[in-house]
Amino acid sequence: MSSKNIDTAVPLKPAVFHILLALSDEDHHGLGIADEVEENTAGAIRLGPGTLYRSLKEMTQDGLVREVSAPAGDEDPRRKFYRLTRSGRAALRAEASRYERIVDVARKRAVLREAR
Amino acid sequence: MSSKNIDTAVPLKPAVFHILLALSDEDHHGLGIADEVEENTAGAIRLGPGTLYRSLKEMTQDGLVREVSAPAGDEDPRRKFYRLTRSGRAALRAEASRYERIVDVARKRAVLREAR
DNA sequence: TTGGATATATCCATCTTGGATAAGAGGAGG
DNA sequence: CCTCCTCTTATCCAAGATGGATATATCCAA
Repeated sequence: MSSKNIDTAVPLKPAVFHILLALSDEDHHGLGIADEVEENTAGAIRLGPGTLYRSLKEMTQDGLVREVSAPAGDEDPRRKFYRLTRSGRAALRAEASRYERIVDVARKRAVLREAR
Repeated sequence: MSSKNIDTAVPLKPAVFHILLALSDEDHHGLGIADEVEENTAGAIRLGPGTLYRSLKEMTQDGLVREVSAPAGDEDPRRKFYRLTRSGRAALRAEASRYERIVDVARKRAVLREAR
């Protein structure tokens, strides 16, 4: 799939979901996204270069993210910065809701303790 | 990976995680697990027979689940019932915690509303 | 006893990922 | 001004994971 049209169907590919989440509060460039993903997941998820750049290309084609100019203060012209589109944020919210539902099930079954 | 030894590393394969969650409160047989997964995820995740039976075989080899006798009242001898092992429950808890962390990040960034 | 639903199981094509590799620009130090 | 090392994007290929078709057999209802 991917690289087709507006394919905002849940479930998202794990890599796509984590990239969207990494971009949810500010723009990042490729490797910056990979670092952010690693932080967000406490090191559990690490995107290889293949997955990273392939995903970014497909996500751009699918309209989930778009390339933007570098933020003020960043001088390195090699970096390509990305930002969520409205569609990308919607897809992120949908997938995050799916995760939320799963966590709720886990709590109801005492796999996890109840929410704080 | 898989079918090796005690390979309880996070992240789990999505299929393995959902099967563990489906078995977290009672024993189920193969197709019963698939139905339970579909319920738990509001229809978002549907395991094909290939993924289902391959996963169950590997998970048994890895010691995450074990086959148990049918519950009282179930007469169909074709069904093979499975139950979480201690190791399987630990793996489930670890992976569920990873999901929980991701949901927390999504909430902090207003992708999802705060917990009720 | 006949037919459709249920159940386990395997095989193969496709999808997805990770790692090796490449190529070029940036930056520090001599 | 060079040289070396890092950072960055990018592609390719092998390995990993999934889904669906297919096979085989049993259960159950008509």
